[in-house]
Amino acid sequence: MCGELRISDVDREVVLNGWVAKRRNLGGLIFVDLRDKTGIVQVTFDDKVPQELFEKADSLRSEYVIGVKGVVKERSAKNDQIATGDIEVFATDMVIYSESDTPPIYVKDDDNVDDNLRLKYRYLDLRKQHMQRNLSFRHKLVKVTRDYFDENGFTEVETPVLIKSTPEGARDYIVPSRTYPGEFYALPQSPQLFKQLLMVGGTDRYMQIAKCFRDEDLRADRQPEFTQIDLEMSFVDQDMVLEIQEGYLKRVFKECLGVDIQTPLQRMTWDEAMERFGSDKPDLRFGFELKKLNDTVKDCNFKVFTDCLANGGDVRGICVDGGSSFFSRKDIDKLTDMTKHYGAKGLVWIRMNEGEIGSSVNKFFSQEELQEIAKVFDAKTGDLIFIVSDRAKVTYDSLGFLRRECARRMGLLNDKEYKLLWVVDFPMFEEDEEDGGLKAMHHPFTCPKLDQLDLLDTDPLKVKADAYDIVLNGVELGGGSVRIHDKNLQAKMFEVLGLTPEECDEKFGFLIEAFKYGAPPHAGLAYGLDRFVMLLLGEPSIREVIAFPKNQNAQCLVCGAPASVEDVQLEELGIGVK
RNA sequence: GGCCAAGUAGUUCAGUUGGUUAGAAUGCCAGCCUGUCACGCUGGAGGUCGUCGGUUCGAGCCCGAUCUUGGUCGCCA
Repeated sequence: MCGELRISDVDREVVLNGWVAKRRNLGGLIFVDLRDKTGIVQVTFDDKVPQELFEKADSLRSEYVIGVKGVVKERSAKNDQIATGDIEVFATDMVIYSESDTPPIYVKDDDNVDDNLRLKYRYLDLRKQHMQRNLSFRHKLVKVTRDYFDENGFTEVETPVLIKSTPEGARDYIVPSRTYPGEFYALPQSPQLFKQLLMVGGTDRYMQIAKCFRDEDLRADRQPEFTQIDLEMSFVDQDMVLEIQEGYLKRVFKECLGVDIQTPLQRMTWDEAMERFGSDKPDLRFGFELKKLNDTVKDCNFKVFTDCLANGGDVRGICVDGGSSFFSRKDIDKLTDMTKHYGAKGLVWIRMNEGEIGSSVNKFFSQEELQEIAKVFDAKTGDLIFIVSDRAKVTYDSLGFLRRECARRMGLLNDKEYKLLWVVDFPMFEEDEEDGGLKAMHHPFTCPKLDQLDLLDTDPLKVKADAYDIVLNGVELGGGSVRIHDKNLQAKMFEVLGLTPEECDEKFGFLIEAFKYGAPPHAGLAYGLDRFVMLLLGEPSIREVIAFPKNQNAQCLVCGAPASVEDVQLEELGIGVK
């Protein structure tokens, strides 16, 4: 209401409720900037108001809650900095609903206050226009989501929050049972098993805005408690799923941002994404693609490369266009250090100078050999080439990081540019770094490519799955898969993963049991809602789009959770605390 | 758990080679002020320099430990 008054409202009598953003007392004239969630409007008290009202206006301080009755007038001195700058409200009456202590943080969008204070006084933080905008944008995205899927025959179903712990993947939050001392519920990491049961139960198109919980360390884009847009469909194949989702994404970008995106979206296999971008969530807003140099350097005199190749490793590199003039020697040293986090033992660089090519390995490479390498990248003068030799995963990880980092430093990341793609054909399995066994890359209910089933026994790491991720500007927005609906194939999958029939029964028995009674072919996916909103708004952290987020140590600074409980509560639950 | 960074007034920060009474801006309080909109002017209050220990004649500054916070790696089927 405050922020919506315009010149067309002149002479209207209005009642406004809100918070005092600012009071300016000029002596015989008092201006109050009144704020509600729509914005700010100037309220004026002049010498025509009763003495008592004028004094009351003088007593106002920041964040007092007031109600004002008044008349909208055109301003004599306009302010083109704010939306309501053409008008002001001449007060005729005012009530102070609530006073305020001096606030510990300013309610101003351009402040730069410590994160913990913001989280502790979140209710003040939320009064900011920018936070109100974020919350209503989030609401809008959720509404578009519900509308779209409703129009396409989806039913929103709530799945339980107190479920059984299945210690796979992320750590569960567990909740003690009072009625069964010593036994526990778990909070869902996702509604995965229940949505599959819904398919067996005949709800052929399901959606849910679902709260999910994972007890893992936090990141700027990761909270222990987060929201998924969760979807599952029966009688569909992968193409049908992607097509429906493309319709959804098109609608979201149009209605929430006014941006037209072209569908169908680009689809890239996981193999191609890794080989070209060193990442299963490539950012396509810039180039610097990876190239494999194994053949180019196989006969070189640089032992680091040849030894690596002899041990089954790879030599890969990227070419940063214009990087040689942009990055100093010191920058390169810094990048080298950062790359070591990803397992790279070193970083070879080649500067495409005019005349002689400079490099960190000039001792080992002739100018002709360096030219050969440059040719692989089509490098031109002024470019900078980075090369890593190691096992494949390390070359992908470190170069994937480098290309992003260089692009970021060079200012190539425009957050108004939206590059969406599907990454498809993920590997079914990956090696478990802890015990060397196999684990499911997506999850064990994902359907392997049906023409590769014979590889399950002979070379399972080669098996690809009907799994897909939607990627936006280098961030995984969501992912899903075609599920296994055949109980024999599901049993085979568990066997390959090294689960005994007893373990399967213990963990997923209810799903396997359900598959005995007629399971439709089904597939689905889930989007990370918080991350989606964050990206569309160009926010740097997921915390900017969650009303009451946790801090990095998973604490809620508003209410003080987690906290100890009373002994009597523990006793009732049969729990002792060390 | 590892690595990096930060912790000084309500808030955001500065603080030189270790040296008198720790500064600025903003906010807050009081007074003046009729067209401001980051109002202006004058004055004032406000600090256990995260905590503990050490070195020193002397520590906001150096050393050690510790706590808190942010980022990140591990982790996130």
